[in-house]
Parts: sequence; C-alpha cells; structure tokens
Amino acid sequence: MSESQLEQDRQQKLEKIRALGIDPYGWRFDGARPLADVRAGFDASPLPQGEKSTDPVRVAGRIMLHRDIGKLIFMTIQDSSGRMQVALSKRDADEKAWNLAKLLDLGDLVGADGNLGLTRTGELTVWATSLTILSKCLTPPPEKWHGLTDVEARYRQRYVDLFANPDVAAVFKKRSRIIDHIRRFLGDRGFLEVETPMMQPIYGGAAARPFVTHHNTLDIDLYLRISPELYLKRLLVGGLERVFEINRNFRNEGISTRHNPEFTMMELYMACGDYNDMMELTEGMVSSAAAAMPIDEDLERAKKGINEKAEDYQAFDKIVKASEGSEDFLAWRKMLENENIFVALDEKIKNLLVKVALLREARHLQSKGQIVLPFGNQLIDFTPPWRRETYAGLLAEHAGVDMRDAAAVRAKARELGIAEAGKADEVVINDLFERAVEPALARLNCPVFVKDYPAALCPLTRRDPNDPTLALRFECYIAGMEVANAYTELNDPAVQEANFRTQLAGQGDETMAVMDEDFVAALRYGMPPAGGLGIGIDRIVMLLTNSPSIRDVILFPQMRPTE
RNA sequence: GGGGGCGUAGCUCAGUCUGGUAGAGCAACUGACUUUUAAUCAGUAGGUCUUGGGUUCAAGUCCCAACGCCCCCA
Repeated sequence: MSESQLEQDRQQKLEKIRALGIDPYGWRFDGARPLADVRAGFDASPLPQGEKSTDPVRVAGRIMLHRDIGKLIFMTIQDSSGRMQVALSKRDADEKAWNLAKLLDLGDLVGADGNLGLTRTGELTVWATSLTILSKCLTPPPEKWHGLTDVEARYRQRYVDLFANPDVAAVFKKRSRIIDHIRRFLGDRGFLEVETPMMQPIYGGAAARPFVTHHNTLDIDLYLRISPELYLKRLLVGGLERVFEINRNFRNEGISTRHNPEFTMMELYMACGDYNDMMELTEGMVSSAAAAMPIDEDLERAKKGINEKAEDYQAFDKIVKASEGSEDFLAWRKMLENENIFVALDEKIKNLLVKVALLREARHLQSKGQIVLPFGNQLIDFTPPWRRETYAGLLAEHAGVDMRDAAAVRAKARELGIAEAGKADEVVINDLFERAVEPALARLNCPVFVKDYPAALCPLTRRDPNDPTLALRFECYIAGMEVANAYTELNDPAVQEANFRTQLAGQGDETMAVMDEDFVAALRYGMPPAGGLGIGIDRIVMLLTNSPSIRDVILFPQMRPTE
C-alpha cells in the first residue's frame, strides 16, 4: 500500500515522538473520566474568571480539533460521551508535554492531566500540565466539518464513521438499549433466554434459501439457520414453557434497504398461549422500548446540528425562535413551509428543521402520555393498544371485495392491472392485498396487526376452530414494514408430518421445506399449545432510531468485496 | 431482474450540458501569534479524474464495457 504524502508526514511525526523518548502507542491509562461526567460535575460558582480549579482531572480521547496559536495550544478531544477542550500553555505545561503537543495531529488519541477552568469565552477547559499519547493516528481522519459522508466508505470503514459522525454512535447506543430493554421485558414475564444451533443439519422454520457450510470432521454439510423455530419448539416439549432467543438468522437472498443476509431476530414461544398473547407482548415490548428512546437528547443534537450548519442562513434564527413557544406542530410545520426563506433553504437544512419539528411534536405528545417517535417525514404513534384488523376486513375496506368471493377478487385484481389468469385463488388474493392494502398500511402513522389470514395462504398454520378457512396468524406492520409475525402454533405431530410431506411434494409456500423427523418425534412426546412470535430486531431499531436503511442499524452491513 | 443516479487531492465538493494548461475549502508543510474554538494571517506543496476500450488534432468532459455504491420499481 503506497502512502500518501499526508501519511508520510504523520509517520515522520511518529518518529519524532519516539525521538523524545515517548512511545507513540501508549499503555494502560487509569482514571480518565468520561468527558460528559467531567462537564456535568463541574461547578463554576466558586471559581473566579480565569482561575483554574485546584482539583486534578484526568481525561482521554481522540483529537478532533487542534489549534496551535504559538505558545498556547487548544485541542478538542472526543470520547464516547462527548467532547471537551484541552489546552496547554507553554508557561504552565511540563516541557515534555509541550514538545509532544507540538507534534500531535488530528485523530491522535491522547490522555491529559490538568485542572479545569473556564476560558475568556466561558468554555470549560482542561488546562493540561502533562500529556500522554495513547495512540498515533497515521491515516488522516475525515474533514472536521463535514465528517465522512460517502455512504460506501461509511459502511466499509464503520470505525471511521463512528468517531467522525456522532449521530452514528448514538444509533448504536440506542440499538443496545432497545435489545437490553427487550431482554428485561421478557425476563420480567418469565421468559428464559436460550441459544439454539446456528449451524443446523436440517434447516427449517421459514421459507428461505439457506447458506451452506461444511464440517470437515463429521464430513457433513450444515446450514446456517434461517430460523430457530424448530429448536425452540423442542424446548417447549422439554418443559421450558417460556423461551426466547435473540440472535442472527441467515437468508441467502437479496440485499436492500430492508434486507441484510444476516439479521437479528427475536423469536419467542409461550406455552398455553396463542396469537392474542403475542399481540399483547408485541405492543407492550415495542411501545415500552419506544418510550425509552431519548427524545430530548435527539432534539438537542438536531438543534445543535442546525445551529452549526445553518449560520449562513439569516432567517434561520427567526424560524427556530418562532417555534419555541409553539406546541402546535402542524401550525409550525405550515409556517415553515410558507416562509419564502424556507423554500430557498438548502435541502439538508430543511431536513434538519423538519426533524426538529417532528421531535418537538413527539416530545410534546409524550408529555401528554402518548408514545410517539419520528420516522422519516411522519410521526409514528406507538401508544397501545394497537389497531387489530382482520385480513378480510382490510381487503373489504381497501379493495371493496369479499375475500371469500373468488370471482369478485379476480375482477378487482384485473381492474387494478394484476395478472390473475392461471393463478391460484389464494395467490390472487395475496397479490390484491399487496397492491390495495399494504400501501394504505404504509401510510398509517401507527402500527397495525393484520390477523386471520386466508387458510389457503398459510396451509401449514393452525386453523381457527370456528372457521377453518382462516389461519391463526398475524403480521404487524409499522410504516409499511413487516416487523412481527406470529402464530397460534401447531402441536399435532400427525398434522406436522403431513405438512412436511406436502412441502416436499412442492405445495404450499410457507415454513419448512425439509422433513425434520426428529422434530416430529419431539412433537410425539407432546408439545403444549403455544403462541409463537418473531420480531425483526433490525427493523424495530430502524423505526425507533429513525433510520431509513437497515444498513444504518447494522454495524458492519454486508458489502460486495472490492477487487 | 428492470430503470435512474453517483465515482475528481486524505476528507467535503466544483468542473461534465457546450471537449482545449485539473480547481476550491478543510487537512498537510514553512513562518507569525499566550484565551482560541470550523482560530486567524502570509507562503508552499499535494491528482493513474474508479478501471479498460473507443471517437477526436485534443477526453475528467462524448460513446461502449466492466467494477463498486446509492435510489426507485418488480
């Protein structure tokens, strides 16, 4: 790899640091306090202007800004909690620290010991007396103002994205918080977290193409799981009445803004329950996770983003100030759009303004007890209870047809330009649903459960005992995304075995395609009736973090290798 | 799979329509500066314009193909 001039410059500085007798790749550095804690714990009141606190403080972070003004050096360092200014004065710092400071570059990791004080402009600053280099940054970091914006580079070099773009780290902190929340939510309700095989000799539990791998010693092919379902159900047989697993599934299919080949799924099974329990769990789990999202922090960050980036726009202050007193989002939004100056604004600034508007409204609604978060240009209301609609009801409402009237369904499909000739009835119904109903669901600003699918569409699913044409299944749609899928589970081994055989004969289009004799054998011991639920964690994180692409919520999304 | 867009300095972007010496800001280098904060000021340097073909006296620019990424549709 050839080094650019910039990298050679940095390499030379590294040698100069070594020549000072300093190891540019540092060692254990104890006691550095998170920058946000230092800031929060600082009390300026006993401190006269210009004076420094006598309490020593130790901090560490990456140098994001560096201002060398001769005999005074200011740096802004960043850790995962925030940023802080560190300053050295030639008069006060020890000589070694001063010489080192003169050799530092943007991106270097440093530790500093000193005392807190305010500068003339009131900026909280660590006035460093000694300085430690923790690691030299040999590759120049992205531009300090715009960060790393190249989408491809952001995904391929997430490690740069994370320190260069603070919003990115915020998303992944939220992701961790959401998953933690789900674990506790289920733990509180008596669910046991388990881990079942990711490498399966027989894959099943979903309709998907698997990845294949090979075990050398056993000399067998193994499949990366497409679902943990058949193992979790075995645990129900074993007497673990409530189990869940949060882990990866792998599906050998396309990649898009909503699909990554490996994705994280929460799957759970509840003995003696049914799909109604699954609805309650879904809305409880997701809405409480939504309520735990830090809207205030998001709002502060978005406002800061505008303040920094919109300096050139004179009308900007006016727009934001006008909004301060307003709790009426719609009026504010309208005002924004009517302002001539708004129309003239840069697209990025406009988006930020809309984002602030949506966050402000979400906060307002949350203060009134609703659970609302922004997603794109809309607000999603997660407040339970969520809407429960039947498949047939939605079809009647949005397509104007009776699901059981095959002729009417076909006529409507033709009217909408769907090719129906030669297709089975259930396929036409499904096409019609996708065309006529799903777009309407996508426009809703709240989650909706779609339940009681036509049995013909889910041949392997347990039927409604009162109406065998209906399957006891629901999917949950939020903002047009399918985020949850649940069933009242089948536990009759004879029916299960027949389903496997039907699948093997090439019929049906859901669940297992491969006979799993051990699974049938397990059912023969008796599996309790149960509700089963799968929730796409990545999609939930997308919704709760206002991320339009699944790649924005997966740290290292799958990319085609270069060269 | 189909359609559209993008790829220029380490980073962020102009330049492509209308072919004619490859540009700016940040970053870097040299110098000045003890309260800066996107520090400032003066000067210097930095390029296989994704890759490969083609058209042309001349290609970052036009044409074809490949590679990678993004968006929309199925």
